[in-house]
Amino acid sequence: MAKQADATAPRAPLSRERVLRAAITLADESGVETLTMRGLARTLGVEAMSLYNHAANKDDILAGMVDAVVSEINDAVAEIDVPATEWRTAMRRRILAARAILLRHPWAPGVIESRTTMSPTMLRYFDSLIGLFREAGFSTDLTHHAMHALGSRALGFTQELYDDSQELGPDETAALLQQLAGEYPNLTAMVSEITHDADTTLGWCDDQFEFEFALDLILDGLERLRDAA
Amino acid sequence: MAKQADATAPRAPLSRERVLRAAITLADESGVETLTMRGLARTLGVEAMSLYNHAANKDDILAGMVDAVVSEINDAVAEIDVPATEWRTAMRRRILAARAILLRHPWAPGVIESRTTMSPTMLRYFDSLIGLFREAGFSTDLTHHAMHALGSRALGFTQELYDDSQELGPDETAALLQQLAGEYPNLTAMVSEITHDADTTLGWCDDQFEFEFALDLILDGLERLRDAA
DNA sequence: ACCTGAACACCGTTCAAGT
DNA sequence: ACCTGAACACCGTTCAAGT
Repeated sequence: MAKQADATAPRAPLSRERVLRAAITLADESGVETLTMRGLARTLGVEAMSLYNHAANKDDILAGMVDAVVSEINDAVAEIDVPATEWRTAMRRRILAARAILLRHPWAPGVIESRTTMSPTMLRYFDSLIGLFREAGFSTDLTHHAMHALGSRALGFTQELYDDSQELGPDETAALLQQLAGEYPNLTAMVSEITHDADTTLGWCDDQFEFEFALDLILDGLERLRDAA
Repeated sequence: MAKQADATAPRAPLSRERVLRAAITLADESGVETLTMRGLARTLGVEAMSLYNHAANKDDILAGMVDAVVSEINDAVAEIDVPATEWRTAMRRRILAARAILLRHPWAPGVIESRTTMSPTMLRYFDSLIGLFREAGFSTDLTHHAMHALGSRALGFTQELYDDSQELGPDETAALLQQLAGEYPNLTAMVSEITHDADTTLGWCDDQFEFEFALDLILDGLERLRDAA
């Protein structure tokens, strides 16, 4: 039935590029857990087994997807020009640029963490950060520790431990807090005090602010250690 | 064939407790990716479907496993007695105790991160950390930011981005570094300098040291912010 | 109340067959 | 060289049947 344009307009031939692009779009829109070989093939108008002509297996596809996203990051970082003297702002800009891109690919953090080997593009990104530290006068050792301390934050993400996406209304929030006050007194006190000052729902964490807060905390500490040496 | 003790010694009856314990042992030993309902049932000498009498589904089992591990952490933390005045050492001891337990359950970090809702035991643990901050004179706001800045580190883990478990010999290391020096000059320079000073393999990162380094960096920063207020 | 066997609706992947 | 259909070896889970 979907065979209008067949011989005359041969549907763009499959390629690794096209497979990966489709996989990323699909994961962006409906989550990586719904990314199946059969489903991916369907969006490409092809049978599942055809994918194996352009990727070794599903793992290879996931690797390619990560690689594409990190390439995006490398491209964005390449366009940032901050005088080499201002390492702090240069570092900040790069990491926040990475974060901005990862926010558009919510599946990426999980997939990145689940992979054991680092892709060449990832190595390239980290190499650039290391270069920035070294130029800024950080010792080799301190640079090494700095990279570990940043961890996944260097790539612009931290896996949150809880999900505050299920926003509760102010009434529900108040009721829930009251109910939990006995068991978790400190937590409920903190939440109610903060939500009282800000808006009145439970969706009370500004992820961007918290990310930058922790990032600055770490960069401050590293700078201090560098200057103390 | 494995039916020696049947009627007289009725194999301890199944229970949620027993299912979870078996699941944890199995995941500890062979990884969570090999934890299947059928496999878990086999180790319990039962059919897969019997498990559904004691757990709603596999997700419920994973939730129970996390809960058991965090309970272990809560128990360990409860035994730490540090004078309330020394918040730094108290915080450090708790978090490192959590880490020690998670090291025995390598699957736990991944499962914890993949869950969206926080279990009561987890809330209890975080409640205690929040209490520690508050008693130490941290404002509500700063305490909130502190918990975010610690993130999963509060529970004793950070998901590493690469796997240095595949240790290379010194010759292989040297060869690999030489080969990669062109593409990743800063990275290879750092690695070769550090491995030269320490042992000569590529398994060159002391995870415990790096964990404590980053933890202290964050705690230092937080203390400074508290005192600046 | 608890356990079981067969079955269902999915996976990723192999293989021989098509063009 | 690329695509396909049928099949295989797995999943988690449902359901009717056993005791």
